[in-house]
Amino acid sequence: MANLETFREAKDDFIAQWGALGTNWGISRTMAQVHALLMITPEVLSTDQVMEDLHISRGNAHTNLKELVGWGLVRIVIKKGERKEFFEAEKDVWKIFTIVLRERKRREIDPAVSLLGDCLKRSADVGTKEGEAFHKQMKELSDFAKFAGGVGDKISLLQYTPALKLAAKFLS
Amino acid sequence: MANLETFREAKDDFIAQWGALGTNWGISRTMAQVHALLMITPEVLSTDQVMEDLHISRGNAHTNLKELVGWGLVRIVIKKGERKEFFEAEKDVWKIFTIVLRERKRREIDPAVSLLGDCLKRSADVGTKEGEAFHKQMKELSDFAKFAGGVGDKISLLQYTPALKLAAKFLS
DNA sequence: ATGAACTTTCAGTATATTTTGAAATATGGC
DNA sequence: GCCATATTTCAAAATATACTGAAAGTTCAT
Repeated sequence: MANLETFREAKDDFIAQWGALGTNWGISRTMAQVHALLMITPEVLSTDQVMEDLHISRGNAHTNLKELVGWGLVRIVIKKGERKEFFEAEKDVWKIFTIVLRERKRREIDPAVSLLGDCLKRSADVGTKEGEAFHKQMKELSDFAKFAGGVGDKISLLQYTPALKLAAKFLS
Repeated sequence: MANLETFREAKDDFIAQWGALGTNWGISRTMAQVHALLMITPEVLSTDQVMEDLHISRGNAHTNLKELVGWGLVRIVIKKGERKEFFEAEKDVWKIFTIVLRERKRREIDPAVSLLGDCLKRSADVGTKEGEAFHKQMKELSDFAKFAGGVGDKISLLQYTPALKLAAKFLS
């Protein structure tokens, strides 16, 4: 039975540690913290509120909020009669997941596919032992990278249907 | 029809650019380059050969080779009558993939599961609007993270069978 | 057109990560 | 035990990344 105090602590811990995790995920600590804060806040927040809550500068808050908007993880909300922009996070975990998946594919898989395809072409018919080995490895890496990219694309198009929820039950 | 010159260039490009990609993958440029070099070299290499090929210091070569050994992506080979250690990379792409998948799950998913489970417990029965929202979000993120971890575990146990190769055909 | 409210940019600073190079430690043959 | 060879460690330097704060730019009501 948790009380208000432990809840507040849990909230702060979540933001702090989600930020630390962000590092492992290839995004900056602050971006992950801003995302964490917005995810657990039912109301929309202004840049100033984010600055104050996380103790970060205006420039930093601004840059990261806009980057999150660029990813599609955060939306801009305009309140009637107010000039300020407010921000709200996408809270549906499956949507968050597909957005992150798409971005990671774009940054991690696509450039690899392109590099490998290029090296594959340039190493055709070299006719030495080293050349053969290189070409073979490029072929296998290339095929696999395309496969992985294809899987990513297929997954990110899936809806989070009851069937998927059932699958989740068996796997978690 | 590629000649020896374009092959050599392709090899160098592969190492250089695979290193740059490593950055996006959360490993250091040098580690990715050492891995690239070993992946495309049929023979085993000594620390000195790696140093020379990549123009890096002994300490750097040593640290990264041992880290790759730690991951299981590189094996130590002892030649008869030689005191030096030699190194060879795992070249099977599916094995490489499952090793990387396991490591990423350990670094990216497991800590998140632990954090989320913790926050979930600590936010039970808070009884405010904010508390409710937080608890609900923790529950959904937690369930999803466990699901993702489970999928990762299942995949890393799969063999790269003909059936999987067929699936790859359709998806690539 | 003015000015207040708000957003954006960016040079400089701070922080974090990676690399070097040399010293310390270990190993094996004699 | 001694020497040569090889491995490991780590403090200092180099590099890469992130953050600040203030100035510049934009928007909108009057």
